[in-house]
Amino acid sequence: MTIEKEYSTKLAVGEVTIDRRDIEMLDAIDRHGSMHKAAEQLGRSYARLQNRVVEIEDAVGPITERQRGGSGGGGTTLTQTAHELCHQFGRHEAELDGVARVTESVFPGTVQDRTGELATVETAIGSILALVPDGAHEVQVTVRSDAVVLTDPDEAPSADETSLRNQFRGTVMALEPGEAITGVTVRLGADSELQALITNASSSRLGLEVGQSITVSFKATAARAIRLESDYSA
Amino acid sequence: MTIEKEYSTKLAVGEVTIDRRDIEMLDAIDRHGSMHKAAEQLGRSYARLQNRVVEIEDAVGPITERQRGGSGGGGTTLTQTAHELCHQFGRHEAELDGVARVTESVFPGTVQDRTGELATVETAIGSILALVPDGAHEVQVTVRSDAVVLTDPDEAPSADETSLRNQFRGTVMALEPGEAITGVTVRLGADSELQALITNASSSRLGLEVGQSITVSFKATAARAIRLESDYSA
DNA sequence: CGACGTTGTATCTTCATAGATATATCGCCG
DNA sequence: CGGCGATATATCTATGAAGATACAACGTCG
Repeated sequence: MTIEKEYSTKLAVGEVTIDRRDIEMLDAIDRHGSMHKAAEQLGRSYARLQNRVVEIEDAVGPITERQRGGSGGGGTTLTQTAHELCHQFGRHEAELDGVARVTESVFPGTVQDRTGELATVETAIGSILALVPDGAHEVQVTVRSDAVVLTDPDEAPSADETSLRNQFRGTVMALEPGEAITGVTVRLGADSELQALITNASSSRLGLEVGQSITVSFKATAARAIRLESDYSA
Repeated sequence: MTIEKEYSTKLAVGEVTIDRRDIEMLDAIDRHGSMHKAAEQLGRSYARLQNRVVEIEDAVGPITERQRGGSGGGGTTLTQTAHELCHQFGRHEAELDGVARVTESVFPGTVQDRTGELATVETAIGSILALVPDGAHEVQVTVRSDAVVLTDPDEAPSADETSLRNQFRGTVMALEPGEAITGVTVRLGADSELQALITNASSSRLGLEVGQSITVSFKATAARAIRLESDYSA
C-alpha cells in the first residue's frame, strides 16, 4: 500500500487562520471585481462569502475596498495587504509542496551528545549532526533529497571551509534522469542508501555513473530527527 | 501584524486520509492497550473512536489486534503497520514543522530559459536556477534558510565540482547566535538579503563576523519559484 | 427619479461530524 | 456459572459550518 504525504496550508494572522479556500475567495474577488460574481464562480453562497470577508477584516484589517451603488452597482477590489497575503500563502504552499514531493532518506540511530537543539546521532552510516527534539534518545534522522549536495571526492572541500557539517563517502547505485532533474541513489553502508536530487547539468558535470565513488554532504540544519518512542498525547 | 505559517499534516493511504487526531488515537491505544481507556484519556466517545478504527482498517488493512473477552475483558494492540504509520507521520510532521519554523528569503524576478521544471530567473542579485511552476513568467523565488551553505570565499570550490548550482558573493550583515544554531543575514545586493542557518561550530570555524565577505550557495532543487500572477481557481 | 447591480444583513434549512446513551457479545477466571 | 471489562453496534442528539432565501441600503446613470 502506498502512503502519500499530504498537508494543508494555512496562515495564522491575528485571530483568524486563513486557508486555501480563503485565498481562492480573494483570488476570485480580485479577478471578477465583485463578491457576487466571485461567489457565483466559486459556486458558494454570497452571504457566507461576504461574511467571511468581514470576519477576516475584523481580525486582519482592511483587505478589500468595497463600494456599493455607483456605475455597475459598485464592486470590491483587494488591498495591497490582501495581495501580499496571497503571495505569502503561495510561497508557503510551494514550500510545503516541496516537502510532499521530495523523497526523504531515513537513518535510525541513538542520540549521543546534545547542544541545544542540535545533537550527534550514531547511525549505521556514522555520526550525523542533526536537529533533535528535546529528550529524544532513539530516533530516526530524515534527510530531504533536495538538501543533499554531491561532490567529486577528489575535489571535495574539507568540512572546515563550508557550513556543510555532514559529509559521507558513498557509491552511486542508481540514476533516474528526468527532463531537468536527476534522482541519484547513493549507497553509504551495508544497508543504507541516501537519495539526492540534482540538476541534469550537475549530473553530467560530475560525470555521474553507476558504481562511481562520490561524496555526499548535507547541512546539520537540514537533517531532522524524530523520536521513536513517540508520544502524541495532546 | 505578524503572519505565522501553519499547516496540518496528513497521510493519504488508500481511501482514507489520516490526520493528527488519528495518530493521537493510535498512540493512546498503544499506550493503554484498550480502546476504551484510549477514548477516556482523549476525552472522546468510545463509539466514534471504535468506528474510526474500523474505518481506517477498511481502507488500510489491519492496524490493530482486537480481542474481546478473556482476562481483563480483552484489549487492543497495534500492528507493525500502525507503528510504521505513526513513524511516517512523525517524520512528515517534522519536515513540515521545519518549513514553518525556518525563515525564507524572497527574490522577485522574471523567468528566462526553461528546461522542464527548472528555469533561470533573473533577479536583483543575478540569475538564480530554480524550480519554476509551468507557465510562470513573473515570479518570486524563495530559498529556505536551512538550505543555504556558507563558504570561505578563498576556499570556495568552483561550481564545477559540486551540485550547488547557485553561488553568490555577499557580506555578512548580522549574526544572531542561538544555543546551537546561528542565524546569519547576508547582503547580496543593494536591497537584497539572504538568510542562512548554520551551526555555531560552523560559524566559528568560518570565523564569521559582521562585515565579512562570504560566499553563499544553494541547490537549484532547493530554490522554488511561485508565479506572481497567481491563479488559485480550483 | 426610477432602474440596476452591487453591498449588507437576518433567518431558515441542510448537512456532516461527533458526543451520549443503551444494549448485545465475547471469553477468561474465580 | 455468573461477573467483569473489554469489543461491537444502533440510535438519538448537539453543534457548527455553509447554502438558500429574502429584503434593505446604496449611489451612479439614463
